[in-house]
Amino acid sequence: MRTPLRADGPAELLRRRLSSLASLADADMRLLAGLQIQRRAHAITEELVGVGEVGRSPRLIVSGWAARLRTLQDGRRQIFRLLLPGDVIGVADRANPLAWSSVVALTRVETTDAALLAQALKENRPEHAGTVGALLIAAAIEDAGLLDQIVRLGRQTALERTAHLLLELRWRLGQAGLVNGDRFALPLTQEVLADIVGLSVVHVNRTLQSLRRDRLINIRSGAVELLDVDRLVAIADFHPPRTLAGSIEPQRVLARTA
Amino acid sequence: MRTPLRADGPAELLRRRLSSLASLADADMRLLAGLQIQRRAHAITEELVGVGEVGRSPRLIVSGWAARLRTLQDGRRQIFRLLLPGDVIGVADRANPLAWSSVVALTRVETTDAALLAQALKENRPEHAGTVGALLIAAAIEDAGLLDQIVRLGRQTALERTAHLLLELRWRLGQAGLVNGDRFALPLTQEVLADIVGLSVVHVNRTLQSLRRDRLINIRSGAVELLDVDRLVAIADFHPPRTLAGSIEPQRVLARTA
DNA sequence: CGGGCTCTTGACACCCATCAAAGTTTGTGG
DNA sequence: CCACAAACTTTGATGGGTGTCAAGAGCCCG
Repeated sequence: MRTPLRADGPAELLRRRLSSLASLADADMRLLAGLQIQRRAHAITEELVGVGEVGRSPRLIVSGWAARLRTLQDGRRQIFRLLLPGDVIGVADRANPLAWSSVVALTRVETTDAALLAQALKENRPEHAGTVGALLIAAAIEDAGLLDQIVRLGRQTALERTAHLLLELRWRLGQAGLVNGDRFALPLTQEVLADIVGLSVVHVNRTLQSLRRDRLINIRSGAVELLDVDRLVAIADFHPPRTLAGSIEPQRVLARTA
Repeated sequence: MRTPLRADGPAELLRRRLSSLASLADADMRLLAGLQIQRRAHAITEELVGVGEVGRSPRLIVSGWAARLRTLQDGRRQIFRLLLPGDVIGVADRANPLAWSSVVALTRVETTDAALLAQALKENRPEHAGTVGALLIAAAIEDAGLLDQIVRLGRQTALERTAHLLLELRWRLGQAGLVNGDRFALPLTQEVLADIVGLSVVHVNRTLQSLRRDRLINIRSGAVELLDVDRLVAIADFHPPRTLAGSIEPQRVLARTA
């Protein structure tokens, strides 16, 4: 229980995630196996990417959680997106030194160098078609997540936002093989949750208790269980990214890359 | 005063916008001149892109305003981003049929075929380096705008959100040459404004009046004037995309494209 | 064992939503 | 060009959802 979030290894983790997005060939596997090197540990609250920073080497999160966020002058904080094991930083980005955001470790985080992935994307070799396709889909899902976040913050109540966030996490962690039944680790303080869903800490607390009272979730020290996914989905108007391997033909994805 | 938003022409409009993002060569100009064709008019409320739709041909907005938005089951609406003259639809998108959003005309809108731009981006010829670079920067700015929107909705008050939106519009319209001093057209109902800033119509109305009372803005039937930009910036914590032609070396942008 | 986070709870205030209705502007057809 | 309808804006009254402040309880870690 020392490092509850540790996954088996970078290659395994990424293999699980990417193969849920596109089918991977042997060459893809060999590519992913090359990701063992250059591992690095980051302490909690460490800044993985500073505001306005460019050109730091791309990295893959092996274990731990981080967040892409912005802080206002007066200290108010808004988290744009959580970064989970299997997520990648700076791989499929556009040239966007413009997006004033930073990446901060929310727990202890272990990353590994992901230059190989960025390179694969750039070279776009046919034998790595699976990897490239999957990375592009992952990027598209990331974009969709930002839109979800906008809807949550703009038009949903505290209860809806919270339910929606939990469902999103269940889905994303599920892709990385980090969900057991409907239980998963949630190594976030309520203050962090508040900075995601745009509420105060106190109200996050009350919202979680309301969900607990209604037997929708079970939450305790670093882990959650979703007790009634259907009702949560109804509450949150949740739609998972429609991407379950094959719903998009790899050809189309590649065509757009060329 | 029949069509207050009409700009001089697609080529002129784009030239102004793109040349504020990167320097354009003669070949770029010739490319942009080819955009006259295939013009089309869209009635107000017409859906330019349906939810989940893919592969419609890319278009450039020549005149009028549109919005990328999502509607919840129960009718609540959230606008992700306004699309203004000089904005482009479906040009620099990733493969993202995943982002469940649609594009709707908020006024009468005139578009023109932008396949040439998408093609230039794909081919990435050296002689069109300016166009390609500018389109990429525009896409990055678009991304940054989504992050701004998240901060607005998650962590800012009604007053701050509204001020921020007006400043964003001033900046974006300025790029397209559609701002006079600090006056610009704002052909939106308060209901639409509400769907952008995540408030009720009534409260948008009160917020605008508060801004007017404080002599920060002057707003009347389809147009606004920002009376005190500095104070508005202070209220909204507004930071324009740091992209004023040259702040980013074209080389870097291109390097990332290759 | 103590000190600091984090979580929890209560009281209270305020921002914003909702409901309702009156003005005002816009658009349209006669 | 007028008249009317529809859409939009404005205003008031009221209520509810969240924020803020404060204090206590639980927990983790040194």
